[in-house]
Amino acid sequence: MKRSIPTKRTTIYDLAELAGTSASAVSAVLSGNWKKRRISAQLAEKITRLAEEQGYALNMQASVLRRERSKIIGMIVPKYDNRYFGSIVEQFEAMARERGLFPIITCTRRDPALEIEAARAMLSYQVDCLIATGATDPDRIADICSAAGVRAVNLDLPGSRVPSVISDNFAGALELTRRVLANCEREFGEKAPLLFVGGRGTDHNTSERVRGFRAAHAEVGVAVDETLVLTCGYAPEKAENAMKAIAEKVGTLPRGMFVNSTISLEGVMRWIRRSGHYADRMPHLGCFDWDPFVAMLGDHIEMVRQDVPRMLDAVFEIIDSGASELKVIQIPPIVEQTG
Amino acid sequence: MKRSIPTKRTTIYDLAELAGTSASAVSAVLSGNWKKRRISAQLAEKITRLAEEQGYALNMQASVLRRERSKIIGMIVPKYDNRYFGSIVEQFEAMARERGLFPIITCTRRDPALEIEAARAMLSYQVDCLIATGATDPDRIADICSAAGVRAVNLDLPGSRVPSVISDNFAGALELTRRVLANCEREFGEKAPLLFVGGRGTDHNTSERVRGFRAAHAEVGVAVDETLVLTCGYAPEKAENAMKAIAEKVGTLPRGMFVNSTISLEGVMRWIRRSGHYADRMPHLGCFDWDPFVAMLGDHIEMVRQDVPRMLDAVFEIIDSGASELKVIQIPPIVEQTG
DNA sequence: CAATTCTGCTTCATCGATTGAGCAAGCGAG
DNA sequence: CTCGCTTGCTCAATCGATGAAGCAGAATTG
Repeated sequence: MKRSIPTKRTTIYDLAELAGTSASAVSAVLSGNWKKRRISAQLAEKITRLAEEQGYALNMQASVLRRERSKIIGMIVPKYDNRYFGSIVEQFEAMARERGLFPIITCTRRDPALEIEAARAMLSYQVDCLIATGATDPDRIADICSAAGVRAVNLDLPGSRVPSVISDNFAGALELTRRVLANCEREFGEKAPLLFVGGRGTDHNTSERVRGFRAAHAEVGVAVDETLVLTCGYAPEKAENAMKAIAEKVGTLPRGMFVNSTISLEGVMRWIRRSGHYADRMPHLGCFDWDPFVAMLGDHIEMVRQDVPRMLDAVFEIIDSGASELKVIQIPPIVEQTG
Repeated sequence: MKRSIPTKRTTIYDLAELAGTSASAVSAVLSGNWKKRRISAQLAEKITRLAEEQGYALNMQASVLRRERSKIIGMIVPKYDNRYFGSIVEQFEAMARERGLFPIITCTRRDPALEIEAARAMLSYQVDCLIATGATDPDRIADICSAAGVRAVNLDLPGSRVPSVISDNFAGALELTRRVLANCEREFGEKAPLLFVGGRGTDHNTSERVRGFRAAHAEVGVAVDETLVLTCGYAPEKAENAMKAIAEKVGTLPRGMFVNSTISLEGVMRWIRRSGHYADRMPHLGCFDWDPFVAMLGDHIEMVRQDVPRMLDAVFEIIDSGASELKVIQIPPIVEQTG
């Protein structure tokens, strides 16, 4: 039976009338604290049954309006196009639900203006807490939250106003670079500086990874070639263009490189195939981030996988404990087995 | 200046007091229909300025409670671990925002119970419309929505209660199978039935793809080997186990196969590498779904990419037009160039 | 048997925004 | 000068759920 006029939703008043009781009794029963409110088990059962029969669903807007806390938790995330952010979002949702929180997520496409707009929208929806993942300006978001009295946590990229949970980018990049350098030396018998490509020079993660990159070079006594550090942005096209430009500039490229995220790797690989530059022999690659198909691309690629479960455990520990000491928690990433 | 007591949020009443006017004037100004409500430009400007200064943010819970429509649009999605669903979600968010709608998304991890729970939760938050993407039981969701007077649309997997937008799975699978058959014949000089692996035998997409698979075999006069149709589920582990089992059972596997989604391909590739079964020569693969790194895995893989932009255009056309004729819109997928 | 406590409810204000109805002042027409 | 219209607002009800306060009647106590 279809109605063109949208079926009016059942409210606690409807149920109250049907049960011959008051709305507040219905509310008490359905919100589970009928013992506290001294409602008889008999009436409780009757109301519960009626609610079931009538297909009653709580109006959260009304409920949240009245309550002190909304139990809504927000997250902003840059993209959904890679395994890293995908697993962050999936895990976040699961953990939020476990805690009886309602997760809302917004993808900002790495657009700073959209980030701010999204944060404001979430505050309008009365989130109790906001996780800013990979935000370009985490402090701006933290300020907006603070003005509204809402807790915030940074994930992936750190800020200076609220606690942050990030990967240990330095350690991960150090180890990754070591491996690529070793692979190159093993195969080509020479110690030579690697190429670094991808990421934004201004973001904390990229600069820490560059630091790890430098440290690994220093360990083996190789000087980093500064013209080969290409922090051109994350997008595949940007990485592709950067490769093209550097190849034109320097003629011969190193036999090993550090790629800052799978998404940049996409562009790098595309360039390699299109240009035919490494047609004789594939270079040794190190990719900061993991993807199952990248792992199958060959034994010339090393990967570092960020430890998403541990990162989100840390995030929720901060949230659950209500802690707000200004600290940056660094989670060691996992160096993947090759092959 | 940090306060332990959360800063009380500014309301229209606060602004009214500051402006020496009434809350209703403030509401009229801030909701943009002050002309209709005959508020002077002068007062409007004053209120706007004050709102700015005080960092006023609308309380959506209150606003939605009062309004007829919430302008919230929900989507449930099975997973975030592949490009297909990732781009669906990203595009959905962007298109929703373009229309002044607030998107909320929930990932159900292919769990039927969670699907229902998620749908109910969204209704509690008063969504105006719900998109059920890849739902195991779309009709159940449609019924729940219908009871609440909420519009629903199916995406990716069709249902029988509300309009659906899906890929033309038959055509896509037909073309994909043709190509794999042709590739096999070219390389091995023989016409032989392919293996089909991945997906659920009960879902519409998988059965349509199997139908396309059969049709392509029929075209070249090859009989499908029924023991080689393995609709074992989507998860990588399931595909991996299915491969293992069939290899043990039949000894030698076909030199070509149809893999139903990148996520199943992950398991298939893993098995191929671990078992060493195709160590001499990689089989020709056809993958229903696209991934940039899969495309780089070699020239032995053909892919079909579902046309997400067109699919979402169709979804929003249904939503925008308010149409609710019971139809299934099939969008042709894109056969990717190999190499 | 009166006083007190306990049980099982109901009443009502409240959360913040929206909106139909209404009111007072100003202004022009007759 | 008065009637009627316009302008520019205010009032108050409303959305649905919540919970403090309160109120009968039953049960217990001294």
